[in-house]
Amino acid sequence: MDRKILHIDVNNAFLSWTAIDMLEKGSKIDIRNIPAVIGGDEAARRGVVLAKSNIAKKYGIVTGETIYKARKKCPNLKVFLGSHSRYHEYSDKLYNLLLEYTDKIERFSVDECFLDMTEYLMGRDILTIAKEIKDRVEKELKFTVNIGVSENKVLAKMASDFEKPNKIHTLYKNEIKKKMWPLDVKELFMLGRKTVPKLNSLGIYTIKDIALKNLEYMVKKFGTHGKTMWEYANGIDNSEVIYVKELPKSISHSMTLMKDTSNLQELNKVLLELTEKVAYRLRRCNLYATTVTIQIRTKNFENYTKQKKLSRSTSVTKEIYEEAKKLLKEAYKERELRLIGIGVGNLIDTSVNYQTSIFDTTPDSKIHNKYEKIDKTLDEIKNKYGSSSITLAGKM
DNA sequence: TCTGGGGTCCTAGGACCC
DNA sequence: TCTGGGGTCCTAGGACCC
Repeated sequence: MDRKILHIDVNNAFLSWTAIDMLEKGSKIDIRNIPAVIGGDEAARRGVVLAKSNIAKKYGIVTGETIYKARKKCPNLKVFLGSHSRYHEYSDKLYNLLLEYTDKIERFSVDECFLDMTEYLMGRDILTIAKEIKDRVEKELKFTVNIGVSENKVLAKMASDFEKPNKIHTLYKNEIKKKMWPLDVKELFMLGRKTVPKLNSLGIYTIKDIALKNLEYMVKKFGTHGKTMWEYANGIDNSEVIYVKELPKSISHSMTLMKDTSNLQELNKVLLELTEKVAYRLRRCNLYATTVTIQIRTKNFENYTKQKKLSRSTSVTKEIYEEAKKLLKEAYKERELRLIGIGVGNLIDTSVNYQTSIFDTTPDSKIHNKYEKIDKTLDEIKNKYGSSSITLAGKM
């Protein structure tokens, strides 16, 4: 039986949410109606465009480019800083509204959801429901969404990307040839800037060109990615809407430094701050990490990662930090660094399948238990007074 | 390039084991 | 061993998404 899938996509999410936040605080202007972007902090060397108004878009400004470049395209561009905590609040408002229609919602990102409406139509037409959702979001939440309607996720997602803003589009299987095949290959989900030139060099320019190649050819040229793009181009996607919250598979934090530095002490201090955040989140999820990865970016924009499997999984800040510190020392080679980051992976759910033996009294485990207690105390303070209230930074 | 930050998944080579 | 091949683990890097 065919499924009924909706893809909801907030139009210019960061910019729209900043706009209504400003209006609520008494701003006279709606930044959706002027050439404006949400950008990172240029003074902190994070000056890229994160979202743009439709007017800014008309100047040719694209997400991800530098604000410097964007200003050249549009000299009277207004740039605003965003607030990620506010974005999550608006995201939650949308999610709660959508929950009135189905329990089967996958939060694909902060501003995108998939809804499986198959068993929730109650005799109503899917387009009627989509229209009601679209209008209610606009009226009650003051921002707009695009909604894609189809029988699977990839087609619903492609559909929501058609004409914007505040629009509903269907892309049923019998509409693929007319609505999707004429599009440039770069429009296909999962086709990025590296693959497009390769396709072009093979004489493949439109989604139709991909769809009409034979599958074996695509697999031979692009491996599993070739299979995926061939299936997507033909509208094939049997993946489910994942509505049960899954535990993260990795947790990471990274930071562009205020200025490039090769001072290991300074780098370690930042590394500890980042590690504290990572480990805190690990413990909040009841997870233990098995691998630690550090990331560095040199002043010349060369990126490296270095990782190590731990001899024993842990969520103890100190233990993760000690490993990260070693990796950083090995990796940086006295170069001036622009960015450092730390991540943990191969996470183990301690609430399900992990038991710390009470008979484990090796010297190692005594120290481990001591640090575990320290973390627990600090976490309680963070939970009570906020995560920036207390930090180990500089004390290790 | 005056070039963010947080994720997922895949590939490939070398080590190691049978 | 101057030998073959397959499987798994570890590590590094890359593509893609928002």
